[in-house]
Amino acid sequence: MLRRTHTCGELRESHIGQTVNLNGWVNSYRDHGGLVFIDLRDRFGLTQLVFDPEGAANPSMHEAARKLRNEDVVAVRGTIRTRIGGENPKLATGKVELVVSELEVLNKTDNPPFLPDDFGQLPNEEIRLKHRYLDLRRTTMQKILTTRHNVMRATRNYFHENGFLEVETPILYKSTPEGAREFIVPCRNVPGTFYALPQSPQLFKQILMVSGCDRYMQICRCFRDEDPRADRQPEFSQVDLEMSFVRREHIMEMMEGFVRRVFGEVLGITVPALVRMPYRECLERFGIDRPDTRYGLEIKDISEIAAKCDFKVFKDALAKNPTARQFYSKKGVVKAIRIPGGAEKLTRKLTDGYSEWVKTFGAGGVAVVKTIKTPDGNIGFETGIAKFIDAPTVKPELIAALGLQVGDTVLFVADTYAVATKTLGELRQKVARDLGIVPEWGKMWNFLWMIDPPMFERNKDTGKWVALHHPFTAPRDDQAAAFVEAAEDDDETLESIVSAGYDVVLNGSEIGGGSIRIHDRAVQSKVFQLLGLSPEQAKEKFSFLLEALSYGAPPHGGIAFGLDRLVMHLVGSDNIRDVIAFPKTQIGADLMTRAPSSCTEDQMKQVHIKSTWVPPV
RNA sequence: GGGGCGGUAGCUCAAUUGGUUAGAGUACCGGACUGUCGAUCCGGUGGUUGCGGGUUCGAGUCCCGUCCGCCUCGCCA
Repeated sequence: MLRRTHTCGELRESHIGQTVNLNGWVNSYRDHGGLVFIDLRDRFGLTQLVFDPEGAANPSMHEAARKLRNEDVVAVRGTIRTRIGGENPKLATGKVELVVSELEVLNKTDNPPFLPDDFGQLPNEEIRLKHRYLDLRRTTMQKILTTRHNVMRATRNYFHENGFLEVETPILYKSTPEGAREFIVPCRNVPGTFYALPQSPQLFKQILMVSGCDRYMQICRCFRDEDPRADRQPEFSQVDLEMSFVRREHIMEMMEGFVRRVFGEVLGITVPALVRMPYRECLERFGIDRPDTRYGLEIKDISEIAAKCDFKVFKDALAKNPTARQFYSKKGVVKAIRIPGGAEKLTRKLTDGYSEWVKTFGAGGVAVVKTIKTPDGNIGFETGIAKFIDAPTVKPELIAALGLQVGDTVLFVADTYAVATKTLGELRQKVARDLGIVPEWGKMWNFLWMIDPPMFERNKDTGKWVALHHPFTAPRDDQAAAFVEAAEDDDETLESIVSAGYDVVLNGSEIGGGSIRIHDRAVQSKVFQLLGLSPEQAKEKFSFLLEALSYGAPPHGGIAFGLDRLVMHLVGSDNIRDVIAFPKTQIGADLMTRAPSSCTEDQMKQVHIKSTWVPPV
């Protein structure tokens, strides 16, 4: 084989006159009958090859050249010269061409289902995933793979330089049925038992701290058997880490350095110090625990003003748990968003659509009003609920509270604190997209820390307390005492206890989250008690961790970053499958390998399982 | 588990709101062409309209079921 001396991306004018070899794929061919041009491609670029019948050593080579088709794999030998037909400014190698003297066709291709080029329209994703090797040949995909590699490289370098050890943890792991549904693996040696694939290496990394590892990191695979979304896959990667002898500030400082390193190295961006925003403020202003601060449209609580309106929807909502404290999730509230200039931009069709759309979040609808200029030059209301809020006791206060100007639209949601907050949080983002005020990719990078999240919330359906993060998350230092003393049925107090947790949020997307872990036994038993775990049950599930923690555990805490989402941000993709070489579909299928697939009766027998699946008739 | 969108030539799409033999671009095959660069020009092959039922004189089009893909709610400690 004519092994390459150069890649297809590196030949320049300085190489003119040299004899070189290239290997690659035929990216395109232009057969002029006499002259034949081939653009040869590898991961590094394109180089134009010329086959000239005059002076060709043998005519059969020229015949072979004329038969070359897209995606054939070839090796060539020839000399570099200036392009006779003029430069091609689109190519890095566009000033030169290779005059071929020897051609070796390494592999003819069957007619491929699609060509891996980036102009024109892509085939649908089903086809791309089925022939992923063709899709990955596209320059765009090669760039994404490269970016992902660079992120991993920068990550390992950064943490290595800061004293972290990369330690691998088991993939065949113990089932701990809280949290996400697990993938399970039947065990051959112990009939009737199963491994689970880890949702994350959480418990192992804490044990590594007890092990004296001091600083651990791992780029690891995690598995969650839940339905995917545009930014979720059943198996995904985390930059996982844990540190000993630290408080929250130390971890946050180290992580800001990490974010700065990755974004600096990969995109050349300077990341400023991260703003810190308490969970409660995130919810109050943005209606979500991962606020997108790239645009305004902040949410305002106007319950007190709304109480003065003679509007049944508001009154009914406010009648829910009226005496509860302000942020108690079941308290009735009225909240609103001012859309500057919305009177013109938000059509009736759009706002009607919002009223329907918010029902998916449990809200009854959206109340709408527009502001106009009255004949006397003041601000007036029209359409929607105008007549209910026009009273002289209400109108001026509302204008002041929301900072209204002529030409605005106001969207109201009246419901429980939890529903109204979530609904407006989602609506705010939808309106921003509809108005086209979300900055396009690369224009703005708004990082922030979400801190002080609650320890627990009650599950909507079962009414049971569940940990917002996980059961080893410590309360914030100043909250521990109140937490231990709180009665189990004191919902308002328990809901207000905040943890030493923290999330990194970028442009409205959570890219990392973690916490300081509990090292106080009284706190830990209180957590288990609230979660409904008896000491015996806790021991049964987590004995290895509890035991480890009892033998001299250093104060510790950590965080995990979603590698896939990080790469999505860095390459400007809104599809997680684009940043994973071999992703799965919504039912967890790999369209290329056709996994999952059935196994034989014998295989099942060996691991002591039997399928109950009966194919439909 | 629920809601929405989609599936027509290898690929990307069209097909007059149910009406003749389902078209175009591209890829592929054949031919022409010595400076192209997403080459150009001429000709050609290529279809179980995802699958299964139904309505109808007649279905790519309407109805029911089903499979697959995407988005989304629930879910994701």
